[in-house]
Amino acid sequence: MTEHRIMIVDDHPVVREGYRRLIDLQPGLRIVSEAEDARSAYIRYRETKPDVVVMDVTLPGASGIEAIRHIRQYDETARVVVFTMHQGSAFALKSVEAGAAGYVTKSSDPANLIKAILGVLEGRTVISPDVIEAIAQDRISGTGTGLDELSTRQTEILRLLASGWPAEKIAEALSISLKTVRNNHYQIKNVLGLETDAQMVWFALKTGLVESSREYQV
Amino acid sequence: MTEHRIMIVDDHPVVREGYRRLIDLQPGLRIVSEAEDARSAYIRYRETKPDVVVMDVTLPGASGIEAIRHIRQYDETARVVVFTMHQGSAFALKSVEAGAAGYVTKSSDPANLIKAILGVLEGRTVISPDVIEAIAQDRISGTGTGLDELSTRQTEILRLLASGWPAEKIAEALSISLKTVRNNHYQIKNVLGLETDAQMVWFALKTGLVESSREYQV
DNA sequence: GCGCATGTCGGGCAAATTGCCCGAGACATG
DNA sequence: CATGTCTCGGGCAATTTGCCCGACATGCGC
Repeated sequence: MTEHRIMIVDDHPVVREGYRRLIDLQPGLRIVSEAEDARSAYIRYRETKPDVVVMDVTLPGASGIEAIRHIRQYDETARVVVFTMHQGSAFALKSVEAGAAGYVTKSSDPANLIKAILGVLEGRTVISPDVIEAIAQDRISGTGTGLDELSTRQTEILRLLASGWPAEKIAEALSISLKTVRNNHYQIKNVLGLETDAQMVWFALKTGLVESSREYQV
Repeated sequence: MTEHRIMIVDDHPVVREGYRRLIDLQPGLRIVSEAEDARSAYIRYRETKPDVVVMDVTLPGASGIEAIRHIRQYDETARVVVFTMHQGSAFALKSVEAGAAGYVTKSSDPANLIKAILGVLEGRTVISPDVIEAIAQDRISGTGTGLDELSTRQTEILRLLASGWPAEKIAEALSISLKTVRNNHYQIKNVLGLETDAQMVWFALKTGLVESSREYQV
């Protein structure tokens, strides 16, 4: 029986331990590498070439979505399962758009993560039931949150801005010019019809882009 | 050798698995019960009377702090270690105030959790280094939450700013000049040591000046 | 009653940022 | 390959910020 090689990406060590317990004990699956942020995820992917990457989207600095895009750019065939606590549809859609093959929430049964991993290994795209429900919910209530008015890049920048990051840090983290960050900042407010930065934070909270429990700053 | 009985409270199953890997493998420590929200934490505490409770503060419904208070009310001698992703000092101080005997962040080395559990078993109060640093940071840059650094008027203006009101509307509402609102806006950020407006919103949320459930308005 | 601290309100002005427009390169799609 | 969209950033006037200042009102100790 072939053993499938898994890589895990999460910024909390204790959560990584949790993955170990779930995945390593599963016959046929083995964790071969870990990463705690988007940048090292990319580096370790290239080093270890895992069969499946299990990734949290909420990472310090660049988001998991950014990481997915980066990895898929390097390896078209990379299989990524997003495993996060965000139950809203916004992240799920962005993730799949970025090339994720699976999306499972941390609050669902852990067995779902294993199922998702096995599923994507078979070439399927797996979305956990509660997220599908959230997506369906959006569908019936029309245009969704308004988040779909934004491009992926803008969503990413919005997340950082709303988290309290100064424009300079964002430019640095995303390797783009300060001016571009500012232009996006303006465009985001413009597109969403927001007047102040504070309203932007509320918008991000409402859509689940950022969480009220999450700490701001680096 | 006595075996110490541990209870864990966290809303994410995978994180609970992580605790198992850390705690169960530790000689002398054994997990005897689990809970996934504040209410069941209280019930299970009464059922199993663990020696130490390891608890996340961010739970669905009532917060972990609420749960600590509830448990300590029932059992004065209960020992609770808070284990969370919040690195800021606000939650830590509130937790200790509510009766927590330990406070460790999820982003710190998992070994710190074990150390904290063993520490509180010996009757000590254990706060992880990064949180102590955050508290010290607060200490040098002002007292308590920081809200007491602001005058009544500034607090009022902060609340409106953080709620998303444009400066013009605030000036109108308070019958002061636009310039004064702007001066205060600047002073508030200055006094609190904040860089961006988004951070200001987070500050207002953290101190309870505005509520995350409340809708912003004009 | 007087001095002094503190809070409130706003003017002034250089430096920085916003608001808005535009163009170029990259990609996907019809 | 023409077209649309996304990304990235330059340019520049208009506005805002950052920081300083002075004028009042209020409260408090002496």
